[in-house]
Amino acid sequence: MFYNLNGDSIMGERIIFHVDVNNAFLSWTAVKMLNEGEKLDIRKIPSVIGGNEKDRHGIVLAKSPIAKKFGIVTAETLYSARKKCPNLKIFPPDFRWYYKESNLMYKYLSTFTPIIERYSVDECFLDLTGTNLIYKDYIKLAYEIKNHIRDEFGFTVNVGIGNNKLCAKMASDFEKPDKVHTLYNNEIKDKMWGLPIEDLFMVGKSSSKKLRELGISKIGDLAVCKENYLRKYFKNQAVFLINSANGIDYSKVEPRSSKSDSISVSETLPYDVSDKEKIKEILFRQTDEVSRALREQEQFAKTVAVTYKNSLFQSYQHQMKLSVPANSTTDIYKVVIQILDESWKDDAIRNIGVRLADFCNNRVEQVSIFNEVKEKKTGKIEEIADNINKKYGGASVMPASIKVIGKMNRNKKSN
DNA sequence: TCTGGGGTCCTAGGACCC
DNA sequence: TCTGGGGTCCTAGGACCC
Repeated sequence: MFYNLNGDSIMGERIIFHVDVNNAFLSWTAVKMLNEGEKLDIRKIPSVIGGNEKDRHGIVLAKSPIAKKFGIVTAETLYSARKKCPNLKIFPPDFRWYYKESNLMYKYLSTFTPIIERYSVDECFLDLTGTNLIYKDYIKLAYEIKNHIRDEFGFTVNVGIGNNKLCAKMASDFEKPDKVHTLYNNEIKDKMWGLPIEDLFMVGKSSSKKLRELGISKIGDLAVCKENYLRKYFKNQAVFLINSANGIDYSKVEPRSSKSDSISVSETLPYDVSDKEKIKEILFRQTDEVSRALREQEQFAKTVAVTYKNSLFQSYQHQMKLSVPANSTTDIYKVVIQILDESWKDDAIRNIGVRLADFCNNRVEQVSIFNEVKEKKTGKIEEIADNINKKYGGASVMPASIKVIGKMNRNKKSN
């Protein structure tokens, strides 16, 4: 594709599809249950996918259309959801299954264009610009895609068509489920300006509150807002907001590599923990998990961070830059413990996590011969463990200390 | 039986250097 | 003998997404 300096295609308007799975987690669980011989389709009853309340994971991850009618929203507590709808049925998530279904869809969508971006587990952008000789009628194509997914895979999607990613995404959000919508540049005023400001992509709770205080309640209000005026309240974000409201977006559909810019794990603990030794055990397990993922993408991290959320729901985090990029569990764990010592406020921890960032491919370093030899050895041991784990799945081999912790956790649970 | 988990991006402010 | 100013790097915190 050819673009001018503004990013516009010089071959005319771009054609972007956004494919969005309707109530993804719930639909996929429904498909799984039906496959297993279950007669009931949980999409047709008041139901949600939710975490385990005993482990303090009790929030709504996805909801059925009927549950939505009861006012249930994603991320609210199951406790509150049940109050809104007493005979609500709650089903546990199955993330492995979700990835399988997601891959199925991605593989199918990839047959239409190589310029495809997997935006999340249940959303893809397709750039079909310049394919008009092959596809001729894009609306017809969208229906074909939508119907194929429904009939062959058993779940429904919305397809949004626009001249850029923003409009395609806004379009797929219009009416659900199992629908095709367009939001071409010449339809922006009619189809988008009347919508509440909250519906605009990237306008969340905080921005919408500020905008409403300024008397901007519809997307159309924002679209005609003066940049200088809005800049006083939103700084550089002002231009972005006004552009979005006008359906202007130059970002490209970018096929993402399997490598991410950061890797993190965090977990809400079944009970608050203020015992430092216990915290260290958890951090060790988490460090091993993220560093293994980092080694899998054959990279090294320059930044290590520990994140906390205490019993009062206050979050904080502390990070450290490494002089030598690392990817071994042992090296990273040393830093994690240093961070813990410097940053933990001795408060009762509800949620804790480890994050790795600032990746590089090479380990440029100047170390003494002694250190180098030592580190190579650690690297070798971990490489062997990684290979075994890859072969036999899961964490067949891990440092003895982690196994002990795993055992302790199991004991705790059965108590 | 209150409030998950994995990401990306931006900004303010401090430290440090010239 | 009253405190410049620009650039860079780094961190904490926050907003937003699914």
